[in-house]
Amino acid sequence: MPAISTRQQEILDFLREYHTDRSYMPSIREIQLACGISSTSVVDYNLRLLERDGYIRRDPDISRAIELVGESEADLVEVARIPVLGAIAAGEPIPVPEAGAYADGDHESFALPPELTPRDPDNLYALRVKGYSMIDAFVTDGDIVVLRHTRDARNGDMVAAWLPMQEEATLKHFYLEGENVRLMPANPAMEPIIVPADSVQVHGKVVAVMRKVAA
Amino acid sequence: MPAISTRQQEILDFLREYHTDRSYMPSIREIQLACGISSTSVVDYNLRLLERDGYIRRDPDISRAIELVGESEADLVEVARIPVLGAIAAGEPIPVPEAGAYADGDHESFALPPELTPRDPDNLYALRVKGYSMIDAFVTDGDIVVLRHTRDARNGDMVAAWLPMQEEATLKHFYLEGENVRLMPANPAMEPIIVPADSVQVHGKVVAVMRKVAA
DNA sequence: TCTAGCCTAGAACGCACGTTCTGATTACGC
DNA sequence: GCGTAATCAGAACGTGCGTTCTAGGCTAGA
Repeated sequence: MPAISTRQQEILDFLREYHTDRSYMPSIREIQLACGISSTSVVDYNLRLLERDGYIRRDPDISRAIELVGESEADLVEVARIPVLGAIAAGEPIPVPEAGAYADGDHESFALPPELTPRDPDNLYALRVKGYSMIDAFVTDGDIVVLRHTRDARNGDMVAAWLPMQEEATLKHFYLEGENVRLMPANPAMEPIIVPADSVQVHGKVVAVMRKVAA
Repeated sequence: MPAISTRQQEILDFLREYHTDRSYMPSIREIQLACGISSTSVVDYNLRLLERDGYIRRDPDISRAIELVGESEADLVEVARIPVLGAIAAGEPIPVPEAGAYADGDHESFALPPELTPRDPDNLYALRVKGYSMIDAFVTDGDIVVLRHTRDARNGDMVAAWLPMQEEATLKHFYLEGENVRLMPANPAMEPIIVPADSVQVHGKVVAVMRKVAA
């Protein structure tokens, strides 16, 4: 970006300041007044240069249609807020989302970036992984797993399941085979678990996994 | 908040839609046209009600001075935009960020949620993982690894390293021990690699890992 | 049926505001 | 010096745009 004159810098600063106060942009005459410029044509001239150099964008003939390009405005992203309902660990039952738990502020929440958000962002919740029992799903201690609450999984889905007989929580690929359910580790080197279908509680489908690596 | 009529809902939706496209608000006549309303006074009337009920704020006599209060504005979160520079695979050299690659729009970018963002969000970039060679770091094919570009790692850091002799890229914990570097898999069951310090190129520290699980 | 309240029409008013035209002033290279 | 380009002044023009006034269709309750 080319360098800009002090007057252009002054205008740019005023645009930012004005926009943070109100949520719209000043008119040409307001810029003129604030920056002590004698003529609207001078404002227009300098805005024209700022647009040419890529600092702002303007729509002709439209009031207050100035847009600051780049800047922090572009880094605002709409994200889905997901409640962290608790922890998932090998030997502990999986926390179950009560009705209305998705939107309330009772739980710590987590912002899921749009790239990881499914098309339908409803019924999502997150669990913090405790322990190292799910490394066969490439998931380790401290990870956040994002789940969609559903009881009917389709074959191939990665699900969070609770096995009441074994008293074990696990993350596995789900395959219904007649009377039985085959739970396949994501890591093909590990052995599958095959249990009767009525002794598996599917708590949700895994949608995403996130990990913050300790610095 | 009181309930609103379908016409008011329509206007509200249009305001949101218009504002995401451009960064300013529509004029009364644009609302009139878009919502198929026959008179500007009807638009004004409904805007007046919307303001009374707290859905919007308006500044009198000022063009396009409509402000959406609360609402989706609230789940706009400031996130760090991170460029995805390429892929990291076992047998391929690791893409290196050129100067100025962080802010430009040349690459696909990724929004890192604030919970995963380090205190200092500079010099971050992301790589898409290809293949299954890094499962010992709990990272699998398709994952996104977020890296901080740095050449000096501290002991214990998880780093992305390129071993020119072996022609291998890997994610390991870094330990400098005299002349040698010990690269420890995150999975303690795996064996460490010990190589001379001058035959390791550290490309960056791993900051976060994200995975979208196939539906 | 009458009336009151809510919503919708259509048109006109008048200032706000982007644009443009003509000159003046300054800055800079030769 | 002189000439060209960049910047600034002032004023006028045309329209964008919020506002307002009057009035006509609804629905519901007396």
